[in-house]
Amino acid sequence: MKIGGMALEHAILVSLLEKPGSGYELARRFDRSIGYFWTATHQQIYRVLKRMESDGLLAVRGLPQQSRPDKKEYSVVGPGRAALSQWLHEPIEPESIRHELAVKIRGAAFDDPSALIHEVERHRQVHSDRLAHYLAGELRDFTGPTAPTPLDAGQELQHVVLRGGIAYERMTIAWLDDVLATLHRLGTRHPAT
Amino acid sequence: MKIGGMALEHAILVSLLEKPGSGYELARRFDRSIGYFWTATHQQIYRVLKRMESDGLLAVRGLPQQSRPDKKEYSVVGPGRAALSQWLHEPIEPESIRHELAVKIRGAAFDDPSALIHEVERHRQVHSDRLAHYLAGELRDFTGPTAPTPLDAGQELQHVVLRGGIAYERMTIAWLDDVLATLHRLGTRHPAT
DNA sequence: CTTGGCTATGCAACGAGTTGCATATGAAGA
DNA sequence: TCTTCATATGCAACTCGTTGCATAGCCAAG
Repeated sequence: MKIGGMALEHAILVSLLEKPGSGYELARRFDRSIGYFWTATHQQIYRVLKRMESDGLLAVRGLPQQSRPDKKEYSVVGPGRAALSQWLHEPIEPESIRHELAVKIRGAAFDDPSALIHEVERHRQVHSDRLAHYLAGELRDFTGPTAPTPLDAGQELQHVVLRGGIAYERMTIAWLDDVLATLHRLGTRHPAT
Repeated sequence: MKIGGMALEHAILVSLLEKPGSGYELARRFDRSIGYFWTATHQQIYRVLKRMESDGLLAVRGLPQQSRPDKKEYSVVGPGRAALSQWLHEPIEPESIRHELAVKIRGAAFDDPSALIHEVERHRQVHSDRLAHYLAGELRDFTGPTAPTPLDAGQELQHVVLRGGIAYERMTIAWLDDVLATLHRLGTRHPAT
């Protein structure tokens, strides 16, 4: 029994408690919603689901479907809920950042900095799209006229996490603008060694 | 030859181009400076350094020391510089976030949300300390009276990366305050189901 | 009618990253 | 004197995560 790591297990427990589903459905949730803060491929998810089921954290229900392969619907059972509860009471390490683009920017000093401009603009576009997507989701689920009022505890917590995503994207876009301005400034000076 | 991944190799190339050094020294740099945006343990670094040397990207120089184990000073040679240059011209995937605390916050809906308050406060403290550390570094190296003027291209790029770290920490602290306010609000309502 | 996309699950191989342990020496402090 | 800290490198075992591939049927577009 490891105590560190295993974060995917916990993300799956949370997602299945919010709503039971199959591996395939989980993989799609990890492309939206909870996937904004934790990513996983379907292979990883299937592998972990199998392990969690054999560890007694999850129950499976085979759903035969017409004209489709069978679906295996997973749901959290007692020990799974207990495992989540225990994890919630353990401290976790504050995130260590892994920012590949930042490494590239520092590396640009040993090449042509202005060659990075297109790459940075592309990243800016991706983050701008993500922000628009988050804001649309916020309006739909939490702040718009179709949102439930009042929000229950689960919805309040989902909303504050989404606000974190929104703040992250806004901050990133502003920083990438700063990076672009810096790269342009360097481009108008003497070229790199 | 893989094209994706291998990000640690590139971080090492950048760091060794900024200044040659041993595995041990690199490990310390990955606890400061470049490590703010890419982390690695000493085992990982030693392993990758050995591979990069046998791939001809790095050169080693054995430095016998008195009263200490020998130091192996690595430096980037031609093919290493070329590999970095090639990587700089390839597109990379925009970062996918891995925010364990966000998963915990959503999970708190299935437990007692107010039990998370101490954990969130602890994280806030860590980010607050990091911010202070970054600001001190900025003053020392870039904006204070002891900083070189004008900055060269490499220093400008290091500075803009550091500004990214500062913006990230400020954003995170503000968000954690939002999380704390939300948890307190939920605590004063009816307890969780 | 063929190509591609969507649902649905899975294996195999590899690379990335972590944890525990081991070794060796000198210097500083309890 | 004994312990701990800092320098300096490394092996072994493990888990985590990615990539490529395979299967299988249905549906829609060209």
